[in-house]
Amino acid sequence: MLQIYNTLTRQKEYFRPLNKGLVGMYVCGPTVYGDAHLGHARPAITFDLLYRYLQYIGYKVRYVRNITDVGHLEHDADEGEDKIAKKARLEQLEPMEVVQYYTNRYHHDMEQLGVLPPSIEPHASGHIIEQIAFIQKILDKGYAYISNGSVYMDVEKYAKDYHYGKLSGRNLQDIVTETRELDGQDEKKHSYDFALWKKAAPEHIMHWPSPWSEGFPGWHMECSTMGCKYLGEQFDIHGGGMDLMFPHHEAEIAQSCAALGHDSVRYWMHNNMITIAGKKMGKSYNNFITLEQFFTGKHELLTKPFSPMTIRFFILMAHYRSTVDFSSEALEAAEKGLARLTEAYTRLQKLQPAATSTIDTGGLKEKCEEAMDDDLNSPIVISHLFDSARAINTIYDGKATISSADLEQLKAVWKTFVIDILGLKMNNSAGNEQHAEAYKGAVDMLLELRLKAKQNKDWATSDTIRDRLIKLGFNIKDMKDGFEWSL
RNA sequence: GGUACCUUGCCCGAGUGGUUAGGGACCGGUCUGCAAAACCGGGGACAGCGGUUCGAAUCUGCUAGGUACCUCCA
Repeated sequence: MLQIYNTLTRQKEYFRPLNKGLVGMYVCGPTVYGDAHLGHARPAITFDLLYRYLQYIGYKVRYVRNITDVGHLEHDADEGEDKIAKKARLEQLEPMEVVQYYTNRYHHDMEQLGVLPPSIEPHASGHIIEQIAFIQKILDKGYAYISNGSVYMDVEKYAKDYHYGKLSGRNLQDIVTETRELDGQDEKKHSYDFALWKKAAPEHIMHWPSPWSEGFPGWHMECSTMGCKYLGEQFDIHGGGMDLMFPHHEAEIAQSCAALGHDSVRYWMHNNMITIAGKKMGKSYNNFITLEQFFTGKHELLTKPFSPMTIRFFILMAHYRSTVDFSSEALEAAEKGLARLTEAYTRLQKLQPAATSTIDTGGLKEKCEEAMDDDLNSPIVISHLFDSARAINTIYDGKATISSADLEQLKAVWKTFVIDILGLKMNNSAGNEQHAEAYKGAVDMLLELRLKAKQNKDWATSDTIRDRLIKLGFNIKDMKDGFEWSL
């Protein structure tokens, strides 16, 4: 039975959905004002893994992942200005044009990484009306106040009736003494009050009418609102990066409790950060490498391009709650490991069944399920697959045999865990099938010619064929009585 | 300063109080006209110092080092 680590209780808990057979899951998506970097791949892949596994164990899942395209304030020279508006002015584009541009690029990157699209991908900008209604609810309950056209959460009042800080483990008094001076501080009763609605400055491009002012929603509002709209007042799982725990998710909890009178989320899940030289990879440190840079290899820290599947495998090789340190060396190791797995998968398809099995290939499914049930322990799943790969190779080498029943079972388990759950694509020969067949036949023919040359001890011809193919990027393997090749 | 977390072999990276994680690199072997690749096998570890325990990498205390959040962040 699936156990997941709930940040709220700081321990692993058995997962029991609110509604039998159904799971509602919300994950914080990207803010679309720049290209996605490696850090963005982590939650996408982590919760993609969860999404896939939940479906595997029989749940119907509604997976909501938002697009943030309004509201985030910047805290530099242009205080109070919407990030997207700022970028838009810089590039002389419509704000929605920027949003569309980066959303498209995000989608493309995610598809490359084998991340399945969520069931619903709502935009914050498309839910202004709902957000206004949600704010009004909080006002009606008395947990918010209006100040100079903006609406703020009355955290002190809220904290009297509810537990503010239960997710991040903070208490109000700590927050009082530590919160820095921010824009609009004078409008707020307390420094720790956060904006639910912000009045737009005159030069602000993205703004909407509301009962309080022409402005935009506070940056925690969209998740409370859209989660509630699409998953209900209460739902099962809310995920996101650890860096969102405070204040973002804490504020979300407060907003939802204030408006609804009860918690919305039952299991909070947080993936850890990707680090680079031990430091978090993030926008603010300006130490990030975009996914496109990985795919093309165009970055000074990269020794070569890395395929999307290598990136995915690299992330899955570590547990989602651990930090994972990026380096070109670690990525190369992941690449080779993935190649080994891919090779074993290909060989598995070619194995010939025998009358009996002389090697134990059973139990793989149970072991992999056990690892996944233990808070999505993908590294353990992978280690089991490597063990299985060794058995496959032994059979392939003719040093063991496998029965037809065992073989069918092994094939099924590999397909399920490698392709369906880990989401690794094993065939790198994309494109139309006819094309691939013809191409494959041509290379086979060349290597058959080489084999003949070898048999005639015509080394010059055989080496010429091999060397030229290698130069074109092929790997040629001489086998006992034949050959294998890959690109 | 407050809060939380981390420290595993050459590198990456799992881990339940007692039994092999796994991958990469390296070394040895198989194969081979040569080569490459592939495959098989192998060694090595738990930051330091105490404590609990029959037994601790795993629990506990201290020390050292590091990270994250407290401000936009995946």
